[in-house]
Amino acid sequence: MSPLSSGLLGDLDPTSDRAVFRQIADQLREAIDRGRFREGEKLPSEADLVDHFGVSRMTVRNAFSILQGEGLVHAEHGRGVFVRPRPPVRRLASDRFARRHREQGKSAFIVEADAAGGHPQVDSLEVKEEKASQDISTRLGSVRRVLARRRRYLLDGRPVEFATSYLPLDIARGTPIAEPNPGPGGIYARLEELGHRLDHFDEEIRARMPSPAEVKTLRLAAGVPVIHLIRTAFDTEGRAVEVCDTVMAADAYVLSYQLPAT
Amino acid sequence: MSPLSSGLLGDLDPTSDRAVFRQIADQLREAIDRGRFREGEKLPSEADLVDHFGVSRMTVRNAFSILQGEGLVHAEHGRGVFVRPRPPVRRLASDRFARRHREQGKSAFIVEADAAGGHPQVDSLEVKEEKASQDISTRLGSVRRVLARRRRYLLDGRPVEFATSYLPLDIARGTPIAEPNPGPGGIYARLEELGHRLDHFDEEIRARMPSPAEVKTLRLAAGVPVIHLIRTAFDTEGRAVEVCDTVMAADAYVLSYQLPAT
DNA sequence: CTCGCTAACTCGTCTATACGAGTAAGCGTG
DNA sequence: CACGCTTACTCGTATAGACGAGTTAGCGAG
Repeated sequence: MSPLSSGLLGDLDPTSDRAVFRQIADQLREAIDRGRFREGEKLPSEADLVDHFGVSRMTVRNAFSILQGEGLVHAEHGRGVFVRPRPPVRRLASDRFARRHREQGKSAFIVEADAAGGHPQVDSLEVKEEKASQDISTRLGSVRRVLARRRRYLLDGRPVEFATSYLPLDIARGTPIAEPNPGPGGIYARLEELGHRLDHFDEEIRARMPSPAEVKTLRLAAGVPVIHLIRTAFDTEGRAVEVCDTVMAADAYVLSYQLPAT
Repeated sequence: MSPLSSGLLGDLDPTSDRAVFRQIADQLREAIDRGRFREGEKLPSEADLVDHFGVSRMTVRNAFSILQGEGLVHAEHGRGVFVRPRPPVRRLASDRFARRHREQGKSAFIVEADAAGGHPQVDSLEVKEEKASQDISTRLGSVRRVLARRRRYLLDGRPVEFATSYLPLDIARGTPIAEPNPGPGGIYARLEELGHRLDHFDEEIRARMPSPAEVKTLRLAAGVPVIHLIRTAFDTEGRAVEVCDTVMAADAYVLSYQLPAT
């Protein structure tokens, strides 16, 4: 169809050491960065680029695959290759677990979603007792079995986060925490009602590429990393009362913390 | 050479809908996960896999490229494809800017490196005055020009982090902060000496795939995301006195924070 | 023994071709 | 007009071959 309107892309440099497919990727990247192609806009088709640069299709595909790995573009079978739109991000503020939110009967996710003006949703709920992994056991202080609460969070229909909470059985068994819906304020509110007044949380943050399973549950596009957050909740007696393991789509989040300078 | 000792990898399922190169990637991934190939170990060569599975080379390369995108393996020209070793991580504790560290004359990076038992190094130092970007200007409270301090941090010879600090000129100009080496305790110690007693820091954390420039300066392997951290330092008068923009190799870091439950 | 070259093996780049499958627009039939 | 089919265009998968370039081990000359 469109013979690739001239001017958008330049020529190759045959004298360059740089591989042809990298040169093509460079040109496309620069064009995107300069706004010549806007978010969501369709890039020239493989066939267009084959004609324009006079290279084989595999070379063009290699170029696209670089940009895909960088998270800049995504291909849609039968439609074309598009500049990946940057989805609105959810900001996780450091006061998201403040007691005042729990006392208003809101869970942390709902608090955040409301603030962002989005439509929150929770699915894939699973609550069951299971054997603690080595890591979880260590974090909770040598417990063998735990109550695991798994759930997936969606914002405006898009899965953005998958989380599992682990609690020692002696705390959680037979309480509302072991119910699919623990009630207003979430499990932290229940923990406090059970006498475990919360003192502080430790959070560990990593970033990495997702496993295939994570790509599936979070419907991640190519070139989107995940943020892996492990939070441990401590009560005022210094006991670890919960560990929450969360995997978030990195393109959907900005985490925000406040540190004292003392 | 090695005809791929039988048993390590299975056969393809011709009846499966799953693409052949994905099946091969699945098998290799599973073998790695199960420890059949250990960290740093060489995987079967492309030629081995071509023979073993009876497919073309491009199909095998496609499989490898998936695993590379997942950060599981890395290829070395002329040597082979290897299971990517997980480098030791630097843990950034939430007390890393505590005044007691500054008072001991140590900068945050050195404090951390010492704790990890590694050999810290700083290079690519650049200190100059420049025009503030829109974002930096906003964060610093509408300043036009800033002092920018750029530096790269290495641990045991490996670049792990690239950081730029921006300070308002009225604070930094003509002080030790504008020198390449600001002296013991780093610029935060100098800021306090200049009467800007630090109150708290705001940190914003994102994760994404690196730009080509970032791949180069951090010598990143394929499939390694970066953690992008933007820290704003506030003095006791509520003024933003510094913004530090940091890009970290995600496979080299675990960030750690402590949140109050109140 | 040491040094340098060679040969074999490795991944990197590129071409050419083929067929499959998802999408979308247009045309023709009812 | 409404529906369904055809068709053209898109990316996905796969084959076969070629040459280049980095690495390594071993062989042979000195």
